Amino acid sequence: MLPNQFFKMLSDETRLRCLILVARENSVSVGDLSVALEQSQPKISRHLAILRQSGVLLDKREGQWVYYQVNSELPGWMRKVIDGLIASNCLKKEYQLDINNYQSIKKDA
Amino acid sequence: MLPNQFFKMLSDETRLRCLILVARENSVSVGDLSVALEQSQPKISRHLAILRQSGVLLDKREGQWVYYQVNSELPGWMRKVIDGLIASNCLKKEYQLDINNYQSIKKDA
DNA sequence: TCCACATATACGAATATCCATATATAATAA
DNA sequence: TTATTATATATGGATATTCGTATATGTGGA
Repeated sequence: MLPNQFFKMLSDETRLRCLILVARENSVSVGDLSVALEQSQPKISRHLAILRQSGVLLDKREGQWVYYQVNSELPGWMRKVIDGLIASNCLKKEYQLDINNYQSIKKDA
Repeated sequence: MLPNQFFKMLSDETRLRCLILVARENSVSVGDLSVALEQSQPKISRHLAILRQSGVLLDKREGQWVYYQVNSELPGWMRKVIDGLIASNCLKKEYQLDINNYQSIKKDA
């Protein structure tokens, strides 16, 4: 994938929030993403499909649930972009709410 | 600027090539970019305007020429993305032709 | 002043993106 | 089989992006 195509993946807010939450939590289901980001299921599913078709995310079905994770075989420069976002202190607050929402789902369960 | 907005800047091939050439060569005029990337002057100028309006690039007029450079006050996570692209070995070839074109312009002059 | 060069912007058309809504598919349980 | 839950996809409309072309603006020299 060309760099500009990769960046197009990250240019949509919902897609980027999905990717970051998945990258931080390792493996997340469609439904949990939908609840954590407070977005409709079809919307989340469509954006996950784009990330999956581009090879950035991988999916794994377990029963009725489908879990997404970051493809561990991404080129180094892509991983660096993703890891850089997660490591950045000044971006922590941008995505912290999603993490909090997700973890309170998991705590309740 | 939000991360997804920054990535939208980088999602267009021409814009990304402009940014990388400017980042690598420090300061480049509109005309030189137009020749090096083999794209029309209005097209280059429009994309530079988008990068300038977003604060990623700064412009400096010198006579009839306008030189663009990377804003040195970008947040760390943005600089890391740009530097990561430039440092990546597996991306070198993607942008090497633009560099070669640019340097042969400068050599002739 | 008038002209040439460098750069910027305006306009319209083609294309792409995103969304809400409705519906389809898959798995599970009764 | 039927019902329920989880996920995926199709449709159509609103909006955004990109481009080529034409034109405007800015600068310097004759």
